[in-house]
Amino acid sequence: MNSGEIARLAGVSVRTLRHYHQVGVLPEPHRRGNGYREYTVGDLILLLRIRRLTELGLSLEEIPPLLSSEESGDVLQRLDDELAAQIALLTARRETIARLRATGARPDAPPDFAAFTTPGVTPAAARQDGDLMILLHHLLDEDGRDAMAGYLAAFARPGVLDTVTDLTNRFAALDAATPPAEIDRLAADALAAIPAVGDRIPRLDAPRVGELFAAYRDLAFNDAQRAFLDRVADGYGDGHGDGYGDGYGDGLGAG
Amino acid sequence: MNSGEIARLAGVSVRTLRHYHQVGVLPEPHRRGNGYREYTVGDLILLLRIRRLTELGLSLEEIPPLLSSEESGDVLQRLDDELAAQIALLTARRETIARLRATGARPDAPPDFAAFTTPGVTPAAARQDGDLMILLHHLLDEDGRDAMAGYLAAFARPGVLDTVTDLTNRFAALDAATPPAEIDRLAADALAAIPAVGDRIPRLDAPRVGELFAAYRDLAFNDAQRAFLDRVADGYGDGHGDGYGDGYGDGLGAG
DNA sequence: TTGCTCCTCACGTCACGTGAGGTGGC
DNA sequence: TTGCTCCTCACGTCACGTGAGGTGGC
Repeated sequence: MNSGEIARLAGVSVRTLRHYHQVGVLPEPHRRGNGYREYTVGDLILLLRIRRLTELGLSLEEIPPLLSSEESGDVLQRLDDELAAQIALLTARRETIARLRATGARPDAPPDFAAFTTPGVTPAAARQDGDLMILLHHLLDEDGRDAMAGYLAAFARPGVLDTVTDLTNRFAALDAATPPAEIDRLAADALAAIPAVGDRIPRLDAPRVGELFAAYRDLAFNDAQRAFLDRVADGYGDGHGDGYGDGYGDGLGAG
Repeated sequence: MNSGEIARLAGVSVRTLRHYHQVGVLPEPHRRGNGYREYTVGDLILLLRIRRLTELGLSLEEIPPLLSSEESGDVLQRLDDELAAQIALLTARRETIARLRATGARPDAPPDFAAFTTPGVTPAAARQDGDLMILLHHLLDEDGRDAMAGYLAAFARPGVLDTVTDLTNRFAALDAATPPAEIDRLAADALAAIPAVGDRIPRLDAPRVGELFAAYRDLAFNDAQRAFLDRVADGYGDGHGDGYGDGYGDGLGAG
């Protein structure tokens, strides 16, 4: 058989044949006078064996010992374990995707925090909000995430959601043209609303959180918004914020 | 933040950062006087977003549009379909592996034909047998495989198995030193045993099967073995073999 | 003569890992 | 002065795909 014929019979490309020769899983066959390779049924069977093994998920490097020796050892056990692990990974991805699709959240959102979405919020505010959630989710540990998820879930309570949406949009609208009185009113309204969204606000005491939140505040918000955040942090007092009160305020203001 | 710090915070390597710069998913940050990169919280968030998307299974190429636009479109749906397909593939592999492990067959065996294994057969004969099964399985279509699987399953019947094992070992032992009388006896015994292993022997009329079997016969068997196969093919008559009777004989002789 | 097959390089893929070789910062 | 960090190339990975450029075979 020529290259083309054995390739067709085995259902592989000629390039695949060449590759198998190069890496040594399939020996180079005899050449005819014109340089053409001349394959035998033995080569075809060997090729089919190699294909069966690659289709099980084995690498070409793992194959030669399996072709020659009588004992396959624990290869199948090992392969099965690997496959189980891969399937578990892919299944976890599907679960994440299912949760994202159920909440309609953006694809890069942490689904743990996505139960809470405010449909009435401006796109820009929603984006900042989502960004902060991603940062927070990554920095927190299990406990911190659970606490935060519970806190955000409280926002979704009927009645509360409208208030939060309103506060968020008013926050997003703050800029240099905003009269100081509106900042005061917004701060007062925000502080008044806080008891409604949950009795206990989670402590975000993971390392770096406060510092990074402060940096985000300086990066993403304007003077009016920062003034509001300071006002809210002050209104809170030290009992909660504990050193990163302003970073904390960010989460509130944008969330 | 320096490269090392943002990398540590995000849980990626510095090389990964560089790669993201190269392909353009993550913009190059400002450089300090000494050439060091200076990252911001904004970069960290962007990096975390990219990571979340890659961990969902998206390629780096697919990511930029998702980072900028409001609409994620049907990306999640598409991803989910891909993941489902991958999981189906891996699950099929696991099933193949489970069947192989259940029968104790070699890892490159077609499990369809692996229900039949003759434990008492010499390693060399078992290897030839397995090789032929691989070739056959690949060349046959669904119907052919089913017929062959049923035929082989008949070998596993109590009492029959011992006979087949005995015939196979006697076939494997044939060589130049074998007295012609033993070839005659073996052929007679084989023909006598055939009705016991199944009332209908499957027709292997897939294209190329006869030809390739004949080639295998010439390649893998010695003169005495070929003489036996001819004898069996003749004994069969034309009703079954139909042009590739000798190739057929191979399957029998080695199986 | 034309179309098909075969041949040998050799670069491209994808998301980085891994040195090599050199220079600031504490 | 020493160790740590940062920098820029640049090759390697894995299983081939895909031309490029040239030569036999019917």
